[in-house]
Amino acid sequence: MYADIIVDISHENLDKTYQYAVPAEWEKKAVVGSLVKIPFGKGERYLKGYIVSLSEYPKIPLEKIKCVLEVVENGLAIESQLIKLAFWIKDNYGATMNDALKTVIPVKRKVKQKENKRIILAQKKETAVAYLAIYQKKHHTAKVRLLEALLADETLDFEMVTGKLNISRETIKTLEKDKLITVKSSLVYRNPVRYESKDQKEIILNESQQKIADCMRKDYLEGIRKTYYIHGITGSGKTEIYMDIISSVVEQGKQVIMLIPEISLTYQTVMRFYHRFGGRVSFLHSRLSGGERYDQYVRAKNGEVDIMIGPRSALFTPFEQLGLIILDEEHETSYKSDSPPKYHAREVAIERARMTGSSVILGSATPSIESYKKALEGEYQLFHLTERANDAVLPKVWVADLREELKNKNKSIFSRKLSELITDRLAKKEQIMLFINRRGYAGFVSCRSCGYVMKCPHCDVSLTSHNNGKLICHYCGYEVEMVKKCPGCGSNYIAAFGTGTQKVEELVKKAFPEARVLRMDTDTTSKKEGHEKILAAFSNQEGDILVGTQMIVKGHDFPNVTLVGILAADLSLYSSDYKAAERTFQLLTQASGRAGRGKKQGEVVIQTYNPEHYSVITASTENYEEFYRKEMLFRSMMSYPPVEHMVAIMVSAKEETYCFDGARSLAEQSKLYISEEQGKIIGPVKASVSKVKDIYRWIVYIKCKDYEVLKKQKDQLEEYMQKQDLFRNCSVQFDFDPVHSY
DNA sequence: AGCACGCCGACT
DNA sequence: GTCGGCGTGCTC
Repeated sequence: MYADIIVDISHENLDKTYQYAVPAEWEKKAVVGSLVKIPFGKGERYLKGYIVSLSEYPKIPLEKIKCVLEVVENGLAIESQLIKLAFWIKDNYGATMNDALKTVIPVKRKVKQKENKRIILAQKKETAVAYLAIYQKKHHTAKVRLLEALLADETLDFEMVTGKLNISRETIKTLEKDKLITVKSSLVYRNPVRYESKDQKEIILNESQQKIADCMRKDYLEGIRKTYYIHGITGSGKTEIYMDIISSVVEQGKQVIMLIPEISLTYQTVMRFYHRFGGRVSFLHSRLSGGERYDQYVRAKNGEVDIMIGPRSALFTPFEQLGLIILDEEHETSYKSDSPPKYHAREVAIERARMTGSSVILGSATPSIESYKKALEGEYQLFHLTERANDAVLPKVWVADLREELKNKNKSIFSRKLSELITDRLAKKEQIMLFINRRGYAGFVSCRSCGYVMKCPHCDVSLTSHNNGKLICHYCGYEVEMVKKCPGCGSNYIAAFGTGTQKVEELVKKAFPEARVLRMDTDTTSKKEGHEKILAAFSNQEGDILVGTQMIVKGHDFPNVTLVGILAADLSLYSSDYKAAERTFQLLTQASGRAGRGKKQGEVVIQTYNPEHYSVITASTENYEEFYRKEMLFRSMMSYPPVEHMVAIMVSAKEETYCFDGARSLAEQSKLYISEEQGKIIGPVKASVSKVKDIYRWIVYIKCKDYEVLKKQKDQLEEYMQKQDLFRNCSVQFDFDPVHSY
């Protein structure tokens, strides 16, 4: 037996695997993730390593392969645990082990050393000058260079010395041995959050919150580990329950990972946890630099923190004493990775919990259909919170039928009800949030005379018009000036249709000139801290109306917001994938949930062309159960997940013919393995966005009741692809139970 | 990271 | 010639 082993050295040159032979006596113990002792390099040098994969045959000439010396039994080593998890991910979602490893263990970054390692002159200047003379005489050029630099500046950056001065590590080492210099690595961690101590507010749970927390605590103390689901309506105070149970788990000497969608990791959230748990809590977010990120990793590994809060990637925090994983807003699609390995954080969390004997808590006001199904079937223990905390009441919801508005000659983007309420709130000095599911100024640009649509030359999508007079592709960033004449027929009837955030902002300013309007979308928040600034401004009452995309509906708490307007509820309904209704329901519910968080009751206006659609009706009364029933009916009728499982196989290539041929041969190959009773093979079909950045994409879908069959199918197809030359020209990605359409 | 190899100038 | 510093490249 042979094993691919990753050497336990934090250096990028060694960031790959080496194959070793496993002697028969160790074969039983050698599994993926095992810690092994191996000879490495020339001479008597022994290192620790981890088994990353096992195989029957050698990949390189036999004479080069050395033997594993020992398989060390060490169940606790965190690397071993994470490598096992990587293996599970690879196995479950179809990716290379390399990709899986990279998601699980952060890439060792140079940035770390840059900040840490410094070279300091260890002797008096006179001594150094004396040595310098000796070296000059001896023509030790490298030493001379270094000493001269050090005489000018007593401490130097390690990177600068090896790089700019071109001095090898060997030279530095000899000088260090001669006690002329010292190499110091400072252990100062960059802490991303400034700690402000404030009086800790005593948090008192209400009766229903307390009941849930007590139940979970009792289980935990009795050693029962399972997965819980807290389904609590918007504003019901799930976070307080999390905090309560976290403190119990931490008291037991265990560690906690709390996952949240990136977007809701705001200053508010951070401070809440900081005040409760102080320095024992740490945060990961996209704004952290590589070095900061690495520090967090090291701190966690050294047991300096007990609680890690962050997005999907925080799931791989190297806690040795993990006791609990929480996934807040479980329905969020950002929990599913969009690059390989396309894992779902919820499933990986449950697997990591199983491997480490931890519990999992999932929570949301709008559970994903697949999770709720599992909860109802008893796989997760289900709790409900049916009332808002702090005596807040659910908002009053109005559904405005846009077809009626049109009949009544109202061509503005505001229904009469919404305008009326906006005027009312502006008078009362209360705040308003307006939600539109599209950024930019308007939607597509097309010609009314010939129907020509402006498209991105590199992607198969229409360009979005922005009010700086540019047309932008939201897939690749391609930009072009707005055209005056139709490129198709030359007429002047070319114009933008549809409404985006920028246009809404403009129209609001026109209709309500006295209102102060803030806008928040990816265009305004891409700058550093842009996000926080806008939210802070709105929170400080520096604006009356906040216009934005999805990002404004996620978990923000503005007590003075008493009106929420959803301008076009249907936009998400029209997308062609099977999750459209679910997403619409979630969006509407979460958006409505922003209203009336404080003492005053809120109101919500949902504008739609489909007032009778079940996702609109159930969202308007926040009736999740009813929505679930209706949606499950649809899913079982169409054999969509979670009723059946589905894998999307995406074949992409520079040439469309390669792409199509590849997809077709995969579909045909699949038919050989999967019988008609077992599952359905759909396609190949062109992806709905059939070209992105000049790469064409075709899709094959396979639906099947049994997930294992799909996994096996993936393995078989991968084997098949290795043998076919055709697949050298295209790349193939598997996506199990996709959350987006292709 | 650590080690050996090969190059090159300097000293005997 | 030989010795030792210095840069480079490899490690299954």
